[in-house]
Amino acid sequence: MRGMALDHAILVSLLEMPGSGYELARRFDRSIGYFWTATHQQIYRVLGRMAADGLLTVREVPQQGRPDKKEYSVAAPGRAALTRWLHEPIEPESMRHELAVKIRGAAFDDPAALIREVERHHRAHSDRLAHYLAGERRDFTGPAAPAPLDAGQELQHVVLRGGIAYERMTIAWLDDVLATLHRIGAATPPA
Amino acid sequence: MRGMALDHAILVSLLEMPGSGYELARRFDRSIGYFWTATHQQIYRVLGRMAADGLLTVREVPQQGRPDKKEYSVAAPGRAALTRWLHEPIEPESMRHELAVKIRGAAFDDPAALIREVERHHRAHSDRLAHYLAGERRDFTGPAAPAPLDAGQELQHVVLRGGIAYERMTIAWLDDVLATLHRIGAATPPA
DNA sequence: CTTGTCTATGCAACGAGTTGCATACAAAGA
DNA sequence: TCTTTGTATGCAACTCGTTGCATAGACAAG
Repeated sequence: MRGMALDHAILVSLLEMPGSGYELARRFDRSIGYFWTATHQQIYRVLGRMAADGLLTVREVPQQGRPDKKEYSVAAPGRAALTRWLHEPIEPESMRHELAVKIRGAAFDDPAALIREVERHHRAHSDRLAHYLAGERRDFTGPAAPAPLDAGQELQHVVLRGGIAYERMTIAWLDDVLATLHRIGAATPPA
Repeated sequence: MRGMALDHAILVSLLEMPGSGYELARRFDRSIGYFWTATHQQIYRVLGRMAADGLLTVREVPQQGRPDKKEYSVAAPGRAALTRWLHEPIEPESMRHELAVKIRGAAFDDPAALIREVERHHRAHSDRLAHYLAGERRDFTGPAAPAPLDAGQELQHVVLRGGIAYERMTIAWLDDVLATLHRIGAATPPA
C-alpha cells in the first residue's frame, strides 16, 4: 500500500456518518477537508473503486425534490483496511508552500510588488482562523456543546486545535514576511 | 498556466545558482526542499522540458573523477516566465496532514495504539527543528554569517523562520495530541 | 577483487490529482 | 419564461508525482 490517504479519509468520514459522494464533497469543504482536500471527481472515483472492492456498501436512496442519491457505508473489509492502515507508520509530512517559493523568487524581481499578495494571504488565513474558532465554539467550547465530550469528539477537537494553531502561526509568520518586505523596500527602492 | 510550482521553484534555485539535475536534487533535500519537495526523476523531467522550451540553457561540463554533468542556467525567457508568475496571484495553501486523518480514525480503533506513532512524529519534527536552527545560526544569526544581509539573504531568512515557526507549532500541537490520547486512554481503557 | 557508496542521468509504468465538460431534476427569482 | 443556484453523478483528458529499475564511472573499504 502506497499513499491512498484519500481512501482512508473517506473511510473515516463514512464511519463518522454514512453519506453520498455529494455529501462527502461537502464535508471535504468543511471539517475533514481542513486538513485533507479532494474534489468531487476524485471522491466519486474512489467511492466507485472501494465499492467494487467490497470495502463499501451502496444503497440507492430516492429523494423528493432532488435527484436520487447513492448512500455509501463502510463494510467490514473497509473497516479492517482502515484498522490495518492505522497500525502502519506513516512518513511525517513535508511542507509544500508555494508562497515561500515566491518569496525567495522576489529577490529576482521587485520585493515590494509581493506585499499585496502577502496581504491577501494574510486576510485568507485570518478568515480561516475566524471560521475555525467559530466552529470550535459551536461544537466544543460553547454553551451548546455536549458537556463531557466522548473520545471521538475529543479527537475531532484536538485536530481542530491543530488547524487553529496552524492558522495563528501562519498569520504571525506573514506579519514577519510583511515587515521584512517593508524593511527591504525601504533599504533598496524598487528597480 | 496551472500549478507548475516545481518549474518555478527550479527557476528560483537556478537563479540563485546554476547547477545540474543532480545538484538540484541535493538542494531539494536542503534549503529549497524545506518547503517544496521533489525527486530527481521529477527534476530531470522538468529540466528537460524547460530546456526544450528555451527557458533554460544547458552546458555540458566535463569533470575529473566523476561523470560529466549538464549544468543548467536560466535563459531570458525563463526569467520572464518567473517574473510573470511572481505577479500572478496564487491560492492560499490548504493543509494536507495525513496524521490528522489517523487521529480522527483512532476513534474507530484503540486511541492508545496511536501514541507511539505520534511520538515518532514528535521526534522527527524535533530533529527537523534542530536542523533548521543550526542552519539559521550558520547562515544568518551566527558569528560566521554576513554582517548586513542583502535582500536575497533577508528573504531566505524569513522563509527559514517560517519553517522554524512551523516546526515549533507542530511540536506543541503533537504535545497536545499526546496529552489528549493519554486522557482518553485513562478514561476509556483499550477495547 | 568484490562490494558498497557517491556522483550523474534517465526510461517506463503507475497512481494521484486537476480541469473541462456533460447530464438531469428542482426551486427561486428576475 | 428564462436564468441562476443547488443537488447529484459521472466521463475524458491531462498533468503532477512516485516507484522501480537501469546504466556508468570513480573511489574506498574489506
